[in-house]
Parts: sequence; C-alpha cells; structure tokens
Amino acid sequence: MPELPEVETIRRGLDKFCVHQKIRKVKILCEKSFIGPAELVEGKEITRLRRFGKALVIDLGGGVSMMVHLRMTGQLIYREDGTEKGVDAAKAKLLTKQSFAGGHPTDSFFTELPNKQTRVIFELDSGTLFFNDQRKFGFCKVLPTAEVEQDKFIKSLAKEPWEMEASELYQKLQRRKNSPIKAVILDQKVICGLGNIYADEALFGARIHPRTLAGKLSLEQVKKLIRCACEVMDASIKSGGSTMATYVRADGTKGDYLELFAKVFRREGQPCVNCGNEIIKIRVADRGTHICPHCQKECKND
DNA sequence: CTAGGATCCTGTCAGC
DNA sequence: TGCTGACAGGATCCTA
Repeated sequence: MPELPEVETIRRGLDKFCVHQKIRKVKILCEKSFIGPAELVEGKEITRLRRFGKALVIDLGGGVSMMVHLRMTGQLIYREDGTEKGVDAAKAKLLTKQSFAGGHPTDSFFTELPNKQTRVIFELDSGTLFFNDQRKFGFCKVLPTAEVEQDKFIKSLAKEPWEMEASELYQKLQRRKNSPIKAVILDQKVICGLGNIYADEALFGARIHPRTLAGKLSLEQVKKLIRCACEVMDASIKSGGSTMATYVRADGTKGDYLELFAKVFRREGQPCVNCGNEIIKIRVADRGTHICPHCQKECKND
C-alpha cells in the first residue's frame, strides 16, 4: 500500500523525529528483512532522509546509508521512550508529541510494540523505530551513501509525475502500446510513484478506462493523466498520506484516511461522485481495479 | 524488446 | 468450529 505519498509522509515524520539521533542498536527479528551488516549502522547518526519514488533512504554519518522499501505491508513506527506500550488510538494522528507512524495501516500504529509483525528494531537516543512488515516483502538494506544513486533499483526509476513531460510519457506508452494503461503506469520504470490506489484514482480523474491499451491514448489524454496523478498525490501528501490518520468516525468506529479522499478505490457499490452510477470492481493486469463504468468507458481497442 | 503469468510471505475473509 | 480458496495498496523473475 505504501505508495509515493505515504513514503513522503514517512520521510517527513522521520525528519521531524529522528534526524540527529544516533542508532544505538539494531535488533533483527527476521533475517530476510535486513540486508547487510547491522554493525555498520550501529553508533551512526541519522543525518538526512531522502526519498526516491517509493524507496526511503536514511543517510547516516560515516558514509553509510540505509535504503528502506516497504513494498506491500511495510510500516515504520517511531515511539518515544515510554510509549512502547502504545498510544491513544483516538489521538494517533500522523504526528503526535510522542509517536509517528506510516505505511500499511493497521492497529500497530498505536498498539504495543514490538509485535508479531515487527521485523527490525532500531534503538535510537530517545526512542525506538520499528520496522514492521506482515508479508516480509519489504526490506532495509545497508549500502554506502556514495552508491545510493547507482543502486540498481533506484537507478531504474523513471521521473515522478511532477517532472514528467506528456511527450516523454506518450513516447513510452507507444513502446508498451499493447498493454493496458493501468499495467503500464504501475511500472516504476515508466512513471514513478503510482501504486494501485493512485493509479485507479488518476485514471478515474482523467476519465480513462484502465484496460485501454497504452498506445491508444492521445497526447491530450496523457497530459490529463499526468495532471490527475499530480493532483491525487498532492492531495494525499497534504493530508499526511492516505493511510496515515486512522481517524474516528462520527459513530465511534475507526476508519483509515483513504475513505475520506478516494473517489473509486475500495468504493465498489457506492455511487460515483460525478454521475451517481455505481462504482464497480474489476481485474486489470491481475490487480483489483476500481472504476465508474459510466465515466470511464471501455474502449474497444480495435 | 514486449506481454503475461508465477512468485516471495502472512493474514483475513467469504463460503461451505 | 474448521477447512479451503481467493485475495491483499509491490516488484522481480521467468517464459514465450
């Protein structure tokens, strides 16, 4: 779930809470989740937080860096000393005075840590940073700061929507002309930062059916798609990442922030905000996909 | 090169 | 209640 806006939200949170703190100790609970020698990061100060697409880079002193990718279910949760037992769920917003949480939204954001899904624990000067990851697809990886930008994954990333020219994306779509547009914009080498949520939201905003073959889009449609991608991600970053604020609904139940701003994602069965027709869920590129069948007409692709 | 499918792993939920 | 299969917000690897 963590897509670009969620990772950016985490970057800002860590920047506020953890920069200038030293990593006193690293405890690895799952070998697969931590790549590289933990001794290299112990005793080093967190100096800078950078983001490359959905990857977070934590620069440490001494020329050492750590790349974190949350993949599907990763979380980074910071708790100041004394709050390991948890924080008030009703107040568990993006940033409190004692804690910060971001990534895949679950109760771990405010319940006692470590828990069953905790994979790595970083003990800092005045608090603890927990790397949680239910499905173990994510990782923390130690690498020299000087080599961050040469890293195979980071190097392969395309531009983010804000820097992407319509003409460049249009050209890339021609090369992938026989794939559904949704599959293509999920590819980080084509355009960087979109995941399943923002792909659906951006396509809805641009009134493009996700199964439309990439090569069928006009330059105008590509422009609109980029603009909509920027808009949905800007809105999400502004509100602290879609997953962030577990908030309390009027009836007292909990909800995640997604339901406050998503127009199609996980809204199947509900009315379209534009036309009132029912949002439906389909499968495209083997991913759950949400559309308004009225606003996003399926192109025959013939 | 592209396109499509399987795969890493754990948990939850619907249906029987 | 227990079992089974589908599915989950990412990315890579394999095949054709």
